[in-house]
Amino acid sequence: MLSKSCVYALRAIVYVGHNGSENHKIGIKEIGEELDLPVHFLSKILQSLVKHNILQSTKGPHGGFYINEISGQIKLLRIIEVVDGLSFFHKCGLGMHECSDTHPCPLHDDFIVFREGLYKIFSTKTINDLVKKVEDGNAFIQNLNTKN
Amino acid sequence: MLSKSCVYALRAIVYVGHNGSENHKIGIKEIGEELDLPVHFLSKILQSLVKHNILQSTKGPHGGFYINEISGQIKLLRIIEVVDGLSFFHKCGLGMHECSDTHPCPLHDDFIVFREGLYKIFSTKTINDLVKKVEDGNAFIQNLNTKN
DNA sequence: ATATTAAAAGATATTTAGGTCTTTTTATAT
DNA sequence: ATATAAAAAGACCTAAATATCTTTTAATAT
Repeated sequence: MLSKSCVYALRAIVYVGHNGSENHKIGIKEIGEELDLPVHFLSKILQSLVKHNILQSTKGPHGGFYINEISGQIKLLRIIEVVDGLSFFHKCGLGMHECSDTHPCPLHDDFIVFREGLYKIFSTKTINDLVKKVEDGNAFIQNLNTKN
Repeated sequence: MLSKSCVYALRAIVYVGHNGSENHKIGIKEIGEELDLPVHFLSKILQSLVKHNILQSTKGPHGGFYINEISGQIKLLRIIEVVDGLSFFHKCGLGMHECSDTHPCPLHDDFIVFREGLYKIFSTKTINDLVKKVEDGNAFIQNLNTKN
């Protein structure tokens, strides 16, 4: 559904939101280690988020990633848009060029219910919503059996 | 979500169910042309379905693909299983190794609604259900603007 | 039996996603 | 000013999905 790049982005940004702040920035190495993600690959993804102003970073000593007020309120859908594009939310479940109420594929009616359900979730929830869940102990972004 | 191989498989099998029968078999070329699918690639996919007894075929003159009584009643999920595997229906939406009610990712509750909703559809509907929709003119499997 | 037709099988090519490694840039503390 | 630390950028590499082309096998009609 979402590409690896995209879920890496989401987890990383939530990690940064949870563990960092403007005066305690988080290094890419820490993120990669804590979330079991390939550091350099993740680095590319976060670079792109920074360019799109979804995430903030500074270089040099005590540099790293953080999110400001505004970024925390960004909707998940925006991140998906930047990383994967939004085609999933428009595409036919059976890959037909046109699939609509007037020319539906045999799964159209069933499929759009779920596709639009997801759309709703992603276009409603913000980074901060996820961070809060993690802070309240109601959700996790780190793997359980990270065997060290 | 579903791979191209998988949606090609579904559409092709519905096409065969709709247009063919044991004494009017459908050639791979016709399927590829009518559904705008790459013939040789599709051929591989259908070969695999034949091996798994989801589709029938015979070689030689007047040979081609068809589906028998039993195949028509096969659930869509079975085709997905054979082509893509079922991992999608068990996997975390954020790609975490373990994601369950006791160790949920921040999207867990929302995501399983979607994932299990789809599971229900795919594990309930049969090939024949889709064929019927097409036969009744309530759904289509061919592209609209197939520019010829 | 033979020719023909169509799927099966095999080999190879292309594209995209995912991942690694190295060098460059820039912010900061000294 | 300089050293240092960390992200940014660039160049590759690998694996998987998708696609094409060629050869082989097997049904059928003649």
